[in-house]
Amino acid sequence: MKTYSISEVAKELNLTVYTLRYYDKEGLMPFVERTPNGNRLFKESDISALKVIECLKATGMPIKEIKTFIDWCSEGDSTLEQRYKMFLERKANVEAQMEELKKTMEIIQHKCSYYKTAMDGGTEDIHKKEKLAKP
Amino acid sequence: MKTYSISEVAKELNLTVYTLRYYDKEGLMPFVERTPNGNRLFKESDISALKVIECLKATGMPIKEIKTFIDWCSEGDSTLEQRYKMFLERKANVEAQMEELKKTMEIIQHKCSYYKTAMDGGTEDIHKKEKLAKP
DNA sequence: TATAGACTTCGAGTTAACTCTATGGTTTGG
DNA sequence: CCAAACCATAGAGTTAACTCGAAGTCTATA
Repeated sequence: MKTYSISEVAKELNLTVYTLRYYDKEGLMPFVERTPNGNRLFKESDISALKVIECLKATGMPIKEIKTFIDWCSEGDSTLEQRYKMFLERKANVEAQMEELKKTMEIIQHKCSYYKTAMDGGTEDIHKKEKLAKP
Repeated sequence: MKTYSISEVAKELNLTVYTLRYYDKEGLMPFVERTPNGNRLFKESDISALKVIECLKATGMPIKEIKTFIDWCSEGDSTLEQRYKMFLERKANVEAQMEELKKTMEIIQHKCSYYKTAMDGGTEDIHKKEKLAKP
């Protein structure tokens, strides 16, 4: 079975070796084995697990909470419900983030056209004047 | 014209007074006036500007870059193009974030059903066994 | 008039998530 | 056989974005 060194994994996941070692220090990678002289030896499944960790990070989950999840994984089937609930919560969280981003996007688009008009008119005053109908 | 104290603005924008003062310290609020004895006096337009700042923050823009934008605003019409470009970049950035979130969501949903099945089956092994057809 | 409850500044402290430095152990090619 | 290029650890340093404490000012009310 193919294995990988820390720098290979770092390259594959677009992380630095520092970051990977930091994750390990924080307890996110208890599954990674070592060579006799202590080097980390990553299996394909370890890379998959790291991708899940990256996914959880992308949802905004702090590393301490990700560790809790990893601990649950190590504990086995007795924690299946907790893990399921956690993912449901993450899902709700991501949905909320999407909503938030949508609102943000609307404002940004509004600003884009605001500045387009202002630029074309040569001045921002164009927006102030439009609102006051000439008497 | 109605004005607001720092704590009123904090409440309205769901920020703390500490955060508002921090923003001011960082130069994000050069427009906010003061009472004769030094208290900040927020106008409606200041609150609008703060909402734009919050929007930029929501796009993931760091405070130093937001300050650059605020400085451009203070400089007037000569910076209209820069500001327009900045919003276009922000828009692209938010679009990228949305894409990223979508991918994240797919993995999360996948995990939700993975754990649902595992929970119902009482063990995670259900997923490993499915892949190896019985010989 | 004094106490409470706003507000102010300055600067220190906190937290998360890296990021790096120092030091040292293997392995490998010229 | 030794220098380069990996790997390791421990622990210090960095950065962003707050967050707070101390000390002081102002204003309104009992």
